[in-house]
Parts: sequence; C-alpha cells; structure tokens
Amino acid sequence: MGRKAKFTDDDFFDATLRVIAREGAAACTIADVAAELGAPVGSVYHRFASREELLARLWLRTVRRFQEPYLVVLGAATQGDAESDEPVRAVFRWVRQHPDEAQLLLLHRRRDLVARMPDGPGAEAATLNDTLEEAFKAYARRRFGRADRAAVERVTFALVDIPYAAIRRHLGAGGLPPRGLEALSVRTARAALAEDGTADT
Amino acid sequence: MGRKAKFTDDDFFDATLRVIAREGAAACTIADVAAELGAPVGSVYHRFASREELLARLWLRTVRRFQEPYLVVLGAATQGDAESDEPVRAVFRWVRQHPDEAQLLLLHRRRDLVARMPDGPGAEAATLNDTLEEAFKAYARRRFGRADRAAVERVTFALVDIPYAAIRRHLGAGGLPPRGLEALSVRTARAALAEDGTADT
DNA sequence: CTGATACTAGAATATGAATTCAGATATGAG
DNA sequence: CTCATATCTGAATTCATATTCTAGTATCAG
Repeated sequence: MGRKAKFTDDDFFDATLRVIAREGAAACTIADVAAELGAPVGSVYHRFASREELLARLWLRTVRRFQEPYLVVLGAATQGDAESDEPVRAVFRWVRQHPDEAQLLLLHRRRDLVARMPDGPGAEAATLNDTLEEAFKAYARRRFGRADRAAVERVTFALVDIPYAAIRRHLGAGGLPPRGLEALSVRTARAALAEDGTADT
Repeated sequence: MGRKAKFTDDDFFDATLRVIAREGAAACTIADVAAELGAPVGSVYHRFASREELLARLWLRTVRRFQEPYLVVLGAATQGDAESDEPVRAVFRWVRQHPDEAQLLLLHRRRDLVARMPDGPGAEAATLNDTLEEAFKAYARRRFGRADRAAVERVTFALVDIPYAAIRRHLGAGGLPPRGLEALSVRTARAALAEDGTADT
C-alpha cells in the first residue's frame, strides 16, 4: 500500500546537520539540504511542514541523543570529589564522537534556530528539559544535601557550562578540543563543586 | 557646505543593538533598525553599504568597547593567586553595565552575524584579535614563565571562557547573572590557573 | 494486471527582506 | 538670496528562499 520511502527522516536530519556544520545554521536553506541528500526540495516538504519543523525536530533529536548517555553517567556518578569527573568526561566523549551534532548544540541557541517551536515538538522539548533538570536536582541533593536554585545552578555550571566553555571555542574554529583541555575541565569542575568558605551561587 | 546629519553612526549601532537584544540577530532586519531609530530605511543605506557592513561595524565597536577596559585590568593584574580575580570580575562588571552589548558578544558568533567581514572592518578585527592575544601571552609569561599555545589556551579558558560560561545562560534567558555566580567564577578561574600535577592544556 | 496509495520530482509561485533610485531638504558659502 | 553640496526619504525593484502544485513512479493488495 503505497510506494516505499527512499529517504528516512533521519536521512533528512543528517543532511541538515552536515549543511549546518559546513555553512552555519543561518545559511542552511531547504535547497541546500535537498542537494546534500540528493533529493528534490519537494521531498523535504513531503516530510516536514516547514523549515521550522525540520530544524525543530533535528534540534530535539540532537538534545535527546546527547542526554541519553549523559543521564546514565550522571545517575551513576560515584561518591566523593571525583563524582564530577565522569559527567564532564562524558561531554567530551560525546563531542568527539558527534562533532556535527555537538556544533548544533553548543554553537546555536534554540531560539536562533527555530523562532517558534511547533506544538508537537514543543511538548517533547519541555519533557527533555524537565528530565535534565530533575537529574541535576538529584545530583545536587546527593552532593550537597539540597536542591534549591543555587545548588542546581552550581551543578549546572560545573557539569555543563564548564565543559561547554572549554569545547566551544574549538568547535567554532572547526576542530575538536585538544586532549589536555579535558583534564583541565575535569579539574576545574571539581573546584567549582568543592565546598569552601565562599558564598553559594 | 551640505546638510547636517540627523543621525550619527552610533545612533544606528545603538538601534541595531536594541533590536538584536530584543528579537535576536537573525530577526534583525534593516526595516526594524530604521523603525527603532525612527528613520527611513534609505538612511541606513546612506551610511552603510549593506546590512553586512552595519553588523560588522557594530560587532567591531562592541569588541573594542569590551576590550578597552578589559585590557587595562589584565595588564594591571596583581601578582599571586588573586591575579585572575580582577579580570574575571571585569567581565562581570562589563556585562552588568552593558547587557545588550554583552548579549551580542556572548551569544553570537561573528560568523553567524557577518558571513564575510568587509575589508575595512576586517583589518581592524585582525588588529583587535592580535592585541588581545598579545595581552594573554604577556599574562601567561608573567604567570607561568612561558607563552606557548598551551599556556595561552589555559589563560583564555580561565579568564574568558569561564566567566562567559557562567554568564551566557542568564543572558540568553534575558536576565543578568546572579551575584553569587561572580564569586563562583572567580574561585573557579583561580583553580583553572593553579599549578598542580595535572598535565597542561 | 489493476487500482489505490504514499512517495518522489522539480518547475512555478509567493513571500519577505535587502537594496536602489529619483527626488526632496537642510545647511553653509559667497 | 541663491547656489552647491551633503544628507535624508520612502516607494519601487531585485533577489533569495520558502512553499506550493501538478505530474510522475514505485509498491502492495486483491
């Protein structure tokens, strides 16, 4: 019943990702995506109602793919000072293995990609956000015995913002972060989480 | 000899900045800028050859304005562990005083703003880059006794990337960073610069 | 083999924003 | 007061892309 699809949704996402990695999100046109995949533009619109929806769903797939392994590591983190090492390393690992997706996630704000998130994807986006937020709260509780705004912010800073900061410059320049940066990030994240006299976030 | 100008270049830059802060760079059209200033679109083109040039020069003005006070602080940094405190604080100070410009600088890559930097501005951009690079090298020499790639990278990470990382999330959400983050950043930057057994960047 | 279906095709159209252009206006010099 | 000149205006034009549309094609059920 019906012709067999020549391209999968993921084919379109992958092609879009490559174009964005190469030319930047702003310069990524539907015609570019179609050409990258060797498909006509009409096919893109057969799958996706609009450019907006294509980008929104690609963004979602990317967030999901990053979060999946990351949440596992975050939940399994061992006790003590080294508790932050694995999550930080996980970010580096993921970036090395998925440079194009990392570029999408680290170098673009969702807002600049999709002005108004379509309804369907929007719901999933909220879910993903909540899941991550919950994981950080759990981590904060484990680590600091509380999960107020300040504690969660500090955890986010140490486990996400710091590795992102280390990586971003290099991704932007089109390369991967040098090995040494990983060690530095691990060490820095530990310091950010260490208890000391300083007032909390 | 000739009519007096009604708007200065800076008027246009400021208007552009406000539009970008409000709607994002991608959504910033020439018509928006003109409306924001209460000028007709033609006037924009009387001053700037293209949208590209307008954005390029705004970007430059912004980098220049950030660097000027920052370089002073960087050069005057005191000796010892606290050597990194002032530069980090300077970033926070500047962001609080210039939230719109900070948003431009922290939330957008130059490449996404201007695909191809026009020649004139391009030359100044290179100069600004070199100046900052030199300042970091000098800092690295003072601090580590060397200014190789790894040392400079580490300094950049501690003095720029870390405060940026702390601030970025909040700027994106449309607010300023909470006070506590400044202390955390200062502390974290110190750790990133501290000598220890770990291999360098 | 045949019709129904779900997709591929890419030319044609619509849309929105950048850019141009043909005056209109203000200012200073003489 | 008038000319020369620099600047301003905003409607008209051009351009780049998103989006739509009409046709063609492969696959499956019967």
